[in-house]
Amino acid sequence: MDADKVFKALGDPTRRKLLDLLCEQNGQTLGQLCENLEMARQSATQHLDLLEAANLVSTVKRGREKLHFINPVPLHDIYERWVRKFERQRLSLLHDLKQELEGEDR
Amino acid sequence: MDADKVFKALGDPTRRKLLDLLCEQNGQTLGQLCENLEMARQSATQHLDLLEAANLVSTVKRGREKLHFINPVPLHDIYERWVRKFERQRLSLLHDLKQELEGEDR
DNA sequence: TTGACATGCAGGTATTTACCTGCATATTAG
DNA sequence: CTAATATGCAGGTAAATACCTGCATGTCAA
Repeated sequence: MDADKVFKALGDPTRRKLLDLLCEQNGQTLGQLCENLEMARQSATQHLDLLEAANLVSTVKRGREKLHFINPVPLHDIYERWVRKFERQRLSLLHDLKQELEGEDR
Repeated sequence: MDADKVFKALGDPTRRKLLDLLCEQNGQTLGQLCENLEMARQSATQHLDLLEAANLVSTVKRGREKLHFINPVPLHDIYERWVRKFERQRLSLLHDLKQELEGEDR
């Protein structure tokens, strides 16, 4: 998993919208997805290319159409590496800050 | 929670390293954090400002020092909004793609 | 008080990014 | 075959980003 590609892919509202659109209906064509975006088709293609590079979307060609499918695996990897780690220490991390704000003896 | 700020903050290796450094030892000063980065202090400050804007890091001034603390809450919010949603549909999403790859009747 | 130390602030630049337009290619329908 | 349709490819531009240098400010210790 390339965390950099995944986070950068997710760091754009258009690409997050594309994921939401695919979540509503998986396997949509480029044309279908474009109907819901207010930009040129070519721009949407570039966004989808980034999502595909991050392995968040997989595509299949069917004739002259290109179908897009969500791949949830990278999101799960992000969870394992970047959420659970901090989640586990959540209480103690907040505790550190609270102590500092209260100005404990030092 | 501002998903855009959080994902953009996470979309840079230096900032993810900063989070890891703070996870190892919470409450570090700017100077301490800089010792582990190969860039000018001013550049590190800019990265920390973005982490703070995304609410991933909180700071407290102590004399002439500035202490940095991780805030795990935005990461948890990301999980709720962007991981669990797709996780729930994980199996069915992969099913869709498998069907397409196998070229079921259509 | 004064010098050392920790950080803040103000620009400047090279790279990346998010758009666009214009044209090419490939597939299907009639 | 031919026209319509779906997508691919090749640039071009304005804005955002990630660095930097230089200097200012604030705090502590001797």
